[in-house]
This record gives sequence, structure tokens and C-alpha cells, in this order.
Amino acid sequence: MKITFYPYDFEYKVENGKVYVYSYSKLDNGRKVAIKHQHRVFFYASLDNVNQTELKKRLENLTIEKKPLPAKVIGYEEVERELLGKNKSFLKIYANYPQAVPLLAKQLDDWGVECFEKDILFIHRYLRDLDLIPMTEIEAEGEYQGDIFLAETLKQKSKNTCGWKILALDIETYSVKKEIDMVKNPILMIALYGKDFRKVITWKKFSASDPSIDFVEDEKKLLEKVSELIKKYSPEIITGYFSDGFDLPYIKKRVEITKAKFDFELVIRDQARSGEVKINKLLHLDLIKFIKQIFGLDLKVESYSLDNIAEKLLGSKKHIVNLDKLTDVWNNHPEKLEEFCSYNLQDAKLTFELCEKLLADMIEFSVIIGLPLFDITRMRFGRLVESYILKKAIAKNVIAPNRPGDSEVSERMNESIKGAFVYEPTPGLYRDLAVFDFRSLYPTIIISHNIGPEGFHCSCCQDNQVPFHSQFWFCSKKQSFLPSVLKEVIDRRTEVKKQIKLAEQKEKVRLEAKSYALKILANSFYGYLGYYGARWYTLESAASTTAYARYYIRDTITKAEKKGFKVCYADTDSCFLLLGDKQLDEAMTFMRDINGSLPGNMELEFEGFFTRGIFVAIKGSGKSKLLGVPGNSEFSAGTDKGAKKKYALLSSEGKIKITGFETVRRNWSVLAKEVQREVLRLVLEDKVDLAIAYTKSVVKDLKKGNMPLGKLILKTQLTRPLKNYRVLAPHILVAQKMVEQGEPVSSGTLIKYIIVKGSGLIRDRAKLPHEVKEGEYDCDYYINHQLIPAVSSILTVFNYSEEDLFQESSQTGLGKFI
DNA sequence: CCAGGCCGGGG
DNA sequence: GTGTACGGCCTGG
Repeated sequence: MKITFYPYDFEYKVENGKVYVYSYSKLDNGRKVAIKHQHRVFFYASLDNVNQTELKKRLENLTIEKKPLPAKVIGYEEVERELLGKNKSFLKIYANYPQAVPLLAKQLDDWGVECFEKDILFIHRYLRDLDLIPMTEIEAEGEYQGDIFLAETLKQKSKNTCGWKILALDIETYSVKKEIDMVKNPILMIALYGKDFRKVITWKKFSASDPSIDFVEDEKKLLEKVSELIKKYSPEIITGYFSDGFDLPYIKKRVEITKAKFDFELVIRDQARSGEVKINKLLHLDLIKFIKQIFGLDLKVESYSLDNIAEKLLGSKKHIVNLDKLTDVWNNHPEKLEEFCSYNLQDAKLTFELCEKLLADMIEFSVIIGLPLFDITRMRFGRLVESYILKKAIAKNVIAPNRPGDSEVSERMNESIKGAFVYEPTPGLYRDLAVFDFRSLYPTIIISHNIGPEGFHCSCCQDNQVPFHSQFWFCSKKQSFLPSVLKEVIDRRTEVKKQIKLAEQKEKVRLEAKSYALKILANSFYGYLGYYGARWYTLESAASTTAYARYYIRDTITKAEKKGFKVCYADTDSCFLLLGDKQLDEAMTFMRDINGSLPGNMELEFEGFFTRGIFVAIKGSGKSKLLGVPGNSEFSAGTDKGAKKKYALLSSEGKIKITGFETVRRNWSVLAKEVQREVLRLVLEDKVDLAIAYTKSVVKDLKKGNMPLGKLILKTQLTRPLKNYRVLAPHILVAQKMVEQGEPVSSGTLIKYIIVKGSGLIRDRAKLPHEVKEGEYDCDYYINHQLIPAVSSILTVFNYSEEDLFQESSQTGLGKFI
């Protein structure tokens, strides 16, 4: 019979000498089933300089003792494969079970026979060999054996996924002084949250108004109840936030200690690392890793805490509760426990909503790369890219090079390459800027110049030298494996982007996720070439990619200047042209000319037109004295070094784009951020006089003591336990004060403080915000350490010195601006 | 300036 | 599980 199913979790078992993969799956009717399917175990041995007769004889008699099953070779065949661009003969060697492979391969290596693909996880091997995609529709032909469907054949039916039942979980624990100790401290409550499902279970009785709070006798019963509820709800996906590192290891430990009956097997892998927890026959997703390592790249957050991420992605926050009090309330005021239950439930709710929001993205990665979601969501770029390449290798008959050993890794870690070109801007305010950038610069260079290990130093193209590296060249005759894989990624993305334009809303969401996944994947190839753990590592490839990039951007600048444009800035893949007396379409013509000369799929694109742009001087190089009177509309700070990656632009629609200014730094007061932003806006709108006046008015307010204290709070996070600090920075003294006041403080606590008037060291004048009286703040401190650093580099461009702005005695004629 | 250590998230 | 994190920041030498 035939069934279609959607697999979400995998494992293998050895039964009667055969190896079966179990795919835990969902059926169209919403039920769950395990699909059992046999697969062969194998690896490759190179036949280079090998006496085949001798090798085959040895293989037939090879047995390595190992419990519970001796490792054996159960067959072999000679095959042709490509390794790093060269066609070679290999022996495809079949082993009796997966864990036999490393043992057998080691023996062969000891005989001097080089082995390949000996460390590929069996489930991964299986999915790649059969070209199956987790979470999507697969068709099986076979028979039920009891609850299990024994499949004869499997085949991918479509790349559609189905609806998934998600349950989010969050725990709260007993804790003295923020200490986390899963042996000493019990779990006090557990929240579960799903679609139409919400529950908090706790083991201290109080009168609760929320009906979703349930009470049990003790911690053991709590764990058993949770197990029951999960079983009854029967989700495919359990999700948590840092649940690999906290909630699930904690539950596992408490189940052990209380001897509770818990029906889900929690398997902690890699205890040495921060850990991964597999829940057998379910899919456990810890959202933090995927967000931190893959999804959160352009998220620009200062921390990956649930509160922060939920606010950024969902627009909702955690409940505000003083968790430090939970233990005390638990012991002495159980009647106040409800707010902690709500807090617990809210965390589970946020986690659930994050999972719902990110699931499409996670699944797209899984679809593209073809590996279980459990693994995909825990990978970094290096492994993600490599997994994709490994999948593509099969169809192209390519064998994967081996991973580097420890010594190779440490050698690679000491190597480095020259990076991108950044044009040093001349500080000043510029008008009429046309900004161009190369679309996907690094990927298109790799493809267009066929960069990768296979074509490196080919015998046919020695005169095809890489710019700035006369000793490097890549084959220009035959497209190599790696660039061909990357080209496929780029082409697929182009195709998806086309589809997005035509798609309906629902389909659009999925296509956007796919496009995003492909983009991340494409952009990671360059990094992969220089990643020390990569199988296809070639530093020469990475170095050549950046060398070509430097060549193209410089070439573009030179050509622009020849056409009579001035270039005021360029960074990696972008180039800022000053139109001067030219029209925008002349710049567009220039762009088309450039595109006519570019190889392959490289392309210069129009990024935008900006009426104003400001570039400032590097800190320290800036002058504090007046250099002269500005000429006409354009100001220039003359000989100062311009800061790279720090500028602000004003688009023709009036939108301001700020890059590199530290407006987002946490240890800046709100005041500094606000003033910097406003000053940038004003000077870009040609209102320099207003910018000066505004700054002076802020100074005046500060001096009068009128500034709201909230804008003056400085925040610094403790990075270790308080007692480990020797240098007494202001925030350390404040933290000590907090401890004296009975507020627990530990590594990770965000210390907030305000500097107040008085004599002596700044650190002795740092006070907790609630202790500061209105107007008590030290205005000189805020002027010198917050305002000046925020705006001086901007105003220096217009030849205003700090003295002009911040000293009342100054007689530089600023009166006219006030 | 470098090597080596520690941290993240979580209560 | 046919694996053995990792990149950034701080500190002390």
C-alpha cells in the first residue's frame, strides 16, 4: 500500500544485522506514524597507489572487535568519483552498521589507504542519498507492521509542508541570589502554551483567578503532570527559549532526582558544549540558536534575551516581575504567586509566537539543505553551507574532501587574508550623491571567476592571474563544482524573486522565507572558503574573492573619475558619486557602461540618489580650532582623516539613513542619542545654524538642571560576578551599593546610574537613578562625556569647535544663531 | 600586544 | 552519534 507522510524526527536502529531509519512523521489526517526503511552504510577508500588485490583480500577478512557488534566490511564496489576537480577511482565500502565506519576507516588509514566520507552522520547520509526533504510530503510504498509502516520504497512527492502542532514550554525555578543550581533547586512551575492551549502547573497552593493555573502536590507530580499534558496534546514540535541550555536539561535532572515518571526520553548530546537536547520521537526546537546564528543577522540587537527578541520580532514584551522575589514569595507569601504564574505563561506564549513566526523560515532552510530541522536550527553558517554542498555533491558524483584535523585547524586559524577596500572620505557635507553597489558582489565574483579549490592552479590558465596575486589563477575553461553549486543558489533565488512578484499573499510569505534562506546561503560561501573547519577550505579562494572585489571597486572609481564624476566614498561593494553639474541619467549611463564590461553575472546596481551626505573626521584627528570660513555651500574639514563606515545620507524623499554613528550604543544616554540624531537631521537639511542653536539650547537646559533624569541614565552590563572586578568603574560601585541595599546583582545584570554633582572621582559620584534628586546631575559630566562626543565630530565639519558650543565665555559670534 | 579565559541564554 | 561550539570581549602577563 501507499501512504504520504511528513517526517519531523529521525533515528536509526540496527535490527538483525540490518540498519533501519525510523522517520517519525505526521500523516495527512493529523495522526503520527513511524516509517521504517532500510538503508546501506558505506564510505569510500581512495585507490591511488593502492594494491587492490591485497586491499580486497584484507577487507574480506577484516573484523574489528566492538561491543555489541564487531565492525565488518559486508561488500564493496569500484566506482569513479570526482575529488577536488580530479576524476579518480574509489572503492565504495559497505559496513555492517554506522558506528563501524570510523573503526574500519581508521584501520584502512593505518594501512595507508586514504578514506573519505567516513564521518557523515548516517541520517544525513540517508536523506541525501534518497534525496528526501524533512517536513515535506513524501510517499512510501510498503506495509504496516503493527504501528510501524515498513517502507519498501520512498520518494519525494512534493516540497509542500503541512500544518504543525507546536507546544512551547518554560520553567521557573527556586533560586537564591540568582544562583542556578539544578541539583539543589527544584522547579516551581512549568508553563505550556499552544494554539488553544495554555496551562501553568505549580505545586504550591494559593487562590488563583486564572483558570489555566493547575495545582499538584509536589515537584514530582508536577513533572508527571507535564508529561501527561504533553502526551495528551500530542504536538510534533516542542519549543523553548534556551531550552537546550536550561529548561530541558533542568527537567531531565529533576526527573532523575524526584524519580518522576516522565514519558519523554530527553537525550543530552554534547554536554561539553552548551548542549543539545533531543526529545525522542518529537522535534525539539530551541529558538535562540537559530535566531542567534542564522536568522538574527540583520536584527541589530544588543542581546538575544527573550525579552529583547520578542520585542523586536513580535512587538511584545515579557511581563515585568521581580524574579529575585520568587523564592521569597514561594516560601513566605504564596498568595502572591499568581503574578509569577502569569509571567511564566507569558514567556511560554512569546516563545510559542516566535516559533510560529519563524517556522516557515526554519523549514525553508531545511527544504533547501535537506537535513532534519533539529540539526538545521542548531547549525552555524559553516556547517549550513557545507551541508548544502554535500547534498549537491551526490548528483555531481563528487566526493567530499575530509575535514581538517586538529593540527590543520590550528594552522588555518593562524592564517588571514586581506579584506575589502574602503575609500577614505574627506570629512564634509556633500550634495547630490548617486550611490551604486554591486549586487551580491562576493558570490558573483566567485561564480564569474570560477573561484574554488578545484580550478585553482589548473594547468591550462596560468595567464588568468588574480589581481594583486600574480601567483594565483583559476581555470577559465571548465566550471568547477563549488562555483556551480553557488550559481545554482543564485539562480534559484532569482527565480524565487520572480515568483514573489506574481504570488498571492500566502504563498508570498513562504517564497520570502525561501529567498531569505537562499540569500544567507549565497552570502556564506565566501566565508566558507576561509572557514577553518571547511572541507573545501582554500584560503587562496577567499583571498582571490576579496582581491577581485578590491579590483572592481577601484576600477569603478577610476572610470567614474575619468568620466568627470568625483567619488567621495566607497566601501567593499558600493561607490558614492558626486553628480556635480551632471544629471542623474549621466550617472545611470555610466553604470550601464560598467555593466557592459563586467564578466559573468556581476552587476552594478543603482542604490539611490541622495541630496545630502555628511562624512565626519576620525576621532582624535579632528581639529578643535577654527580652520577658516566655509566657502560656499560645501564645507570641508581640509586635512582631517575621514572616518570610514560612518556617514549619514538624506534621500530625495527626505528620509535619513545613518550608518556607523554610535546612536545605538547602550552606554550612551538617551540624551546623547537624541541630540546626535537631531543634529544630523538638521545639518543634512542645511540647517546648520539651527543645529548649533539646538545644541546650545540643550547645553543651556542641562546647565539649568532642567533635563529629565530619564534621559541621563547610563547603563553598563556586568560581564562577570561582582567580586571578580578589581578596577572600580562607576557601574561597579553602583552595583556594590545595590548589593548593600539587598538587591542581588550578578553577571549579566544591567547597572543603571546617573553621575551627580560634587567633587572627587566620577565613580564616587555615580548614583542609582532613584536616589538622584531633580537637577542633582553633573551637567559638566554630561556635556563633556555625552554631548560633546555625540556631536562634535558632526559640527567640526562646519568649522565649529567645541569651545564655540560649550563654553559660555566663547566670543565667536554664535549669538546670531540664538 | 598577545595568549588564554570566560561568556552567552536561562531563574 | 559515521560530529565534539564559537566568536567576541576582557584580562593579566
